[in-house]
Order: sequence, then C-alpha cells, then structure tokens
Amino acid sequence: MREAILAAAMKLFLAESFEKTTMRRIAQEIEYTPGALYSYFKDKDEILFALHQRGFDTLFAMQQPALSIGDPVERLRRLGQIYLEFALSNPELYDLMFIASRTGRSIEKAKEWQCGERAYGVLFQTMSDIIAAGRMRGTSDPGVAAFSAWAAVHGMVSLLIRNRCRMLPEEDRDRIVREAAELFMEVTGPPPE
Amino acid sequence: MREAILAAAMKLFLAESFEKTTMRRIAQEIEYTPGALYSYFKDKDEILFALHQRGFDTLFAMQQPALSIGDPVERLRRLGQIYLEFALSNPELYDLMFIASRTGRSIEKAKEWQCGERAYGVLFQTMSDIIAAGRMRGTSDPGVAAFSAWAAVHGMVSLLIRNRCRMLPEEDRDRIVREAAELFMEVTGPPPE
Amino acid sequence: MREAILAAAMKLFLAESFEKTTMRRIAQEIEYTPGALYSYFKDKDEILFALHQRGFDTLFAMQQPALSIGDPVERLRRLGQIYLEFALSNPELYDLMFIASRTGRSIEKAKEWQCGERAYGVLFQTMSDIIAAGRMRGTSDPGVAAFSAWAAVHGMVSLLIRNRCRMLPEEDRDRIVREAAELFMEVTGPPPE
Amino acid sequence: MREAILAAAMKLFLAESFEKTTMRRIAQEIEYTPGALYSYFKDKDEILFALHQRGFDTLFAMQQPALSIGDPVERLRRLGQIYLEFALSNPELYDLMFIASRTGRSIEKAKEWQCGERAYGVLFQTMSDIIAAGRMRGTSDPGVAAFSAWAAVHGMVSLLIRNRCRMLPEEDRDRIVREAAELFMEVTGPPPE
DNA sequence: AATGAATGAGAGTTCATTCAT
DNA sequence: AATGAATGAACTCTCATTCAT
Repeated sequence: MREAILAAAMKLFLAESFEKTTMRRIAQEIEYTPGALYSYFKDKDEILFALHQRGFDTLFAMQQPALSIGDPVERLRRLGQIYLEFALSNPELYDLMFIASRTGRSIEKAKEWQCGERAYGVLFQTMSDIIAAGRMRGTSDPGVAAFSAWAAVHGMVSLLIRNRCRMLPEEDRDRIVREAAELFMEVTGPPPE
Repeated sequence: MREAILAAAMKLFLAESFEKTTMRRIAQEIEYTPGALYSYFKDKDEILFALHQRGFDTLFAMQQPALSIGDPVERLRRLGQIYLEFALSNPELYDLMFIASRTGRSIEKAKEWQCGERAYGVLFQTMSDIIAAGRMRGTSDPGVAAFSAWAAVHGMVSLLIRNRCRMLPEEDRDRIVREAAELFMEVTGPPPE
Repeated sequence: MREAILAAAMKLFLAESFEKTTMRRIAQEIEYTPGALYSYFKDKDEILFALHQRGFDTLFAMQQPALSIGDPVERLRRLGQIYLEFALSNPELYDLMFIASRTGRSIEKAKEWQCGERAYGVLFQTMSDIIAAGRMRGTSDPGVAAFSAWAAVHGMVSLLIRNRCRMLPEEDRDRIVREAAELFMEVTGPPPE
Repeated sequence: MREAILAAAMKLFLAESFEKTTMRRIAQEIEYTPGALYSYFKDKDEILFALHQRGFDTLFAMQQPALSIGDPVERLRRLGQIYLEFALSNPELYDLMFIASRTGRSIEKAKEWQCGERAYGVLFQTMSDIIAAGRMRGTSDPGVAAFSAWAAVHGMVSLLIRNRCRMLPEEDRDRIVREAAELFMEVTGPPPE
C-alpha cells in the first residue's frame, strides 16, 4: 500500500518533474484522495525520504559483488561501471538522490545521509587501497581521489539525466560514456616495480 | 528596458534562489507591476532563457583569455579553473544553465544550446589539440576527452551546489576541489620525445 | 465506555485547548480508532455536550458546601470564591460552558441549560435571601442582583481566560481578582438595625 | 474596496461564527476569488486586526463626551452606559474585540492593544478620581476598581452575546442589564461630609 | 507602455465522518 | 463493538497570467 504510493510518486518523478510531483497528483495516480496518503506517510517529505532510502539501498546492494575484487584498481573500475549502471537504469531515482533540490527537512537531517555516506565509504576505502598500492598518479589524499572519481561519474550522469548533452550524437552516447569513464581510470598508474 | 528586467531577475537569481525568482519579485525589484513584464517577455520562460544566454555569454567571455595559451594542456588546466571560478561564484546561475530541469519549452528549443555548444566547442578544440600533440593518455577521440573533462568539473560543481558533499569537511572543500581538478589532469601525459 | 471517551476528551480539553480536541486525538488517547467513538456518541457535538453537563455537575457539587452557610451575604461571598476557583482551575472547560460559541445544534436545545439553570438557581435563591434580610443596597429584584453578581465574576474570568488582561501585571492578577470580587460585595450592606 | 472586504468579514462574524469566517467565504460574499483579498490585506490576520482597530476607534470616540463630566461617579456611570450601548449595538464587533479566541499573531503583538489600553486608561483615571474624592467604598486601589468595573459590564455583555442568558426573560433583558449596571454603582458611596 | 484588479489553478494539510468488514 | 481504510470538503496562501483601461 505504501508500495503503491511510492510507485506512483516515482512514476511522476519520471514522467513529469520533481517539482510537479504533488500530493494531489500522487493521489490521483493511485485513484485515492489526497488525504488518504497521510495515513501512510506523515507528510510529503516522508514520501520523498522513503524513495531516497530505497535508492541508496539498491545502490548499496549493487555494489556488494565488487567489494570482493582484490585489485583495487580493478575494483574501482567495477564500482564505476556499477554506479553508471545504477544511475542510467534508474534515472529519476538517481535524480532524487543526487541532483534534486532538497525541499524538506527530511533530507537535511543527519540520519539521512548515513546511507549516502555508506556508499561513499566504499569508494573512499578503494581509493585508499589504490594509494597504498602506489597506483595513484596524482595525489596521496584518498579524500581528493574519492571525490574526484565520484565527480567524474556523477558529472556524466547528471549531464545526461538533465539533458545537457545534445552535442553528443544519441547513438554514440553509450560508447562515449564508457570510454570517458575508462579515460578517468588513467589517473591510476601501473603497479610500481 | 529588457535590460532592467533581466538585471533584476539576475540579481534575484544570484542573491536568492531559483524558486524565489517570481514575476512578482522581479517586477517589485524594478518598481513596475507584474503585468508590465509581459510587454517585454512573452512569459517567465523567456526571461529564464535570456538569463541562460547571458550566463553563457559571461562564461564564454571568461574563457577568452585562456584561448591564447599555446600549450594545449596548460590551456585545458586554465579552462578548468575558469569553469570552476564561474560556477562557484554564480551558483544559482550555473544551476539554471546546467542543472535545473527545463521547465518551459523555450529551453527545449533547438536554438537554445547554440550558446552551450559554443562553450563546448572551445573545450573540444583544446582536447583535439592535446591529442594531436600526443599528450592524451587514454583516448584519441576528442569527443570522449571533452565530455570526460566537462563531466569532471561539472560533477564537482553540481555536487557542491546541490549540497551533496556533507562528507567533505567545510574548511577543506576548496582545497579538495582544486586538487581533484588537478588529479584529473593526470589523464594527460608528458610530451612524447 | 462512554466514560473513558469523556475522560479522554476532558483530559485533552483541560490540558490542551478547545480547538485541539479533535476526534482523532480523543480516539488516540483511549487507544481506539476514531470511528469507534461513533458507537457511543452520535457526533462530536454530543461529546462536547456531555462534557458540558459534566462541567455543570462539577460546579454544582462544588457549590454544595456553601449552601449550608446561614448568613446569605457570607454564602454569596463563598459562592463567588467557589465559582472563581472552578473557573480558574478548569479554564478550558469553563470556556466551553460559558464562553464558546455554540457550534452544533445539541447545545442549542432547550434541554441543555437545565444544568446551567440549576446552578443559577442557587445564586438566585441566595440573592433573594439577601434582599429578604434587608442587606442588598441597590435593588430589590433578585433577578437583577443574581445577574449582576454572576456577570461580575464571569466578566473577570472570561477576560482572563480569553487573555484580555495584558494591562494587569501578571504577578498581581490573583490579588486583583480577589480584591475585585470583594469590592463587588460592597453592593451588600450591613444588617439593618 | 478594503471597505467591502471588511464589511463582508463582519457580516460573516455576525451571521456565522468567528471560526467559520474564512477567506473563502469572505471572498464568496463579495463575489471575488480568495486570492483577490490578498491584494488588499496581507493575510487573514490583517483583516481581523483592521476590524479590531475599527472597533476600538469607535468605542474611544463614543467615550469622548463622557470625559468632560466633572463628577467622577457620574462619569463612571456614563462610561458604563456607553460601553453597554457600544457592545449591544455592535455585538459581533465586540465579540471580536473582547471575546473571540485570538488566532493570529496580529492580536498578540504589543502594538495591538495600544488601543485597548487607551480605553482602559480612561476607566482607570476615572476610578482614581473617585478614590481621590473619597467616594469608593471597598478599595483604594484604582487597578482593582477599574478591573472590577470593566468585568461587571463585560460579564453582562458577554453572557448576552454568547447567549448564556436563557433564564432571563427576553422582554426583561434590557431592564435587567440597566438595573444590574446601576447596582454595581453601589460600590461607590456618597460624598464624605 | 503600463497599471490595477482580478482570476484560476494549485499547493500541503487537517478534519469529521462513513462504511464494509 | 470496533477497525482500517478512505472520503470529501475545507483550510490559508501563492503564483503566473490576463485584460480593460
């Protein structure tokens, strides 16, 4: 039942826009009255927050298989692919998680980004490992490296999602994204002898 | 006269926020009535679009000094710095240009991104030069290289603007951004002998 | 069972406020669902009305000890004190009984003020006694005297409850109320020789 | 124009109740859309507050002729009559001023009761004069005396307005009110020799 | 070219109440 | 007798927009 509401909310995110996802429309979508939503969620924020968490849970689950990869460079490559896969197959969810303006307090709360930070932690650890292995070219600060890597994939994804890539021919986008991600991998170097 | 309207709109944009830039407030700012705006602009979209273009003009102007830098790697570095500078000192405007959902159809029009593409062209050309000079490590496709570079800076900026960086200590952000940008420069290599 | 509902409603009434006493909260208080209330009371009005009556019962009970006071002037004084005590320690209930606009028709019904009139009867009788004893200064009409006395205390109470007494220093209110009530007693005179 | 809105608001106070006077209904009354009201008043509070002030202005104006009465006891009597006259011929306005629950902040503000305190000041001064002339029986505190007198008339009026006087025969009410007010005058005494 | 007045749609939210189960 | 789920109407307020003047 909460399920149906969340599904409707998500659908509206996708079809329309973040700002146009109103309580009224969600209700209309599931053919209920607006008031009914308040039996399941305290307010609009709580709906948004639930979607949010759902997204992070999904992302985290997708990351798991990569964690067992021993070579940290290879692990980074795989994490990047997973991130892209997640983002491009759940664009509206990604939008909510990483792009949308925060409206309510729910997203401001400390708790909220526990999930976000968990995912970030995975990346940070991988970068530390790469640096420790002497395989990072330009920095020895894992914070810098992690942010840089995250930004590289987020940048691509968010340009695509918010449709700022008209200059990339539609049919080449997949290839370009893949190769651009691979290009970023050049910041890592070969193993030292 | 359009000038005054746009100036007022821009002021609100920069000072306050995207959502608070209402027709009422723009009108109030220039001490006119809301209705008066409609003599100069068809609707709110058209004002937004004009701000848009103005943003691109500014960015383009800021890029100019870099164009005369002979070494294309150095030119790329400078272009990146300029981009960051533009974005971080005009966050609301940057938001409108590169992040905001397109609300109206005016921004959907083909014409729209002529300006965006002009700025992109500068980057593309620089990447071509780098590749031609044999200084790009991982790719020989200037489209891939340009997109990758753009995504790297856009990613950082948009995470910052939309406030997804709580894990970065406030006081380190500037440094981290600078170093992360520099890290990306590692995708370029030394000149071949 | 009705009992529990009324107790909960009364609790909310006394603790919070008239407007916050909603069906939802009453139900929540007794850990039932809102709908359940409708098995015991036709509607919200009926609950309000029952509280009403309960208030009058309480007031009437509080009045009892005073009735045995032989000296009617002394009895009046005591009745006034009791009235003030009741009102100021149950302000929300007093509000419902004597100030609130009648919302539903239940309170409009003739029946309703039987209880009110019973309390009034006590006062009326006391005034008659005072007049009969030749101790009322300005009138020989017990109706006039009773209304006047009631109005004197109700006036004070209702100004306090509805918060129109900002000009009285907070710390003096109790004293002023007590002395103002005593001042009214001056309308009675000494026993004739 | 503001006039029409205030008139409609007042009419609703009278016909329905304080709480049922909504923006929608006011708008409907004057056959406008709700939004239109916001051109003339910032919000609902401001409408209420305007009515409020209007009431106090009227009351204050009505008090003026009495101020020149030299004998303070006579002046008090006249002020009481004026108060009753004001209240009973503007019951819904009186209700708003002295009975209605305060909803918004406007009535909470300090400024607000300047007008109320002005009217109270007139009464306070009169009581001081009476005490100075040695004509007050039971107290020498003008604060007590003023509050007591105010409460006496307010009590009568508010019982009448909120319709708690079913025990008074309709046709006797005027007389009873008049005589009850006169009875209160007994708290003043004859001039000392 | 500009105003003043007004519209109409829509926002989130809350409430008393109903009714099949 | 009681629940769970839902309704429908109401609330205040804001906004882009229109249009006669």
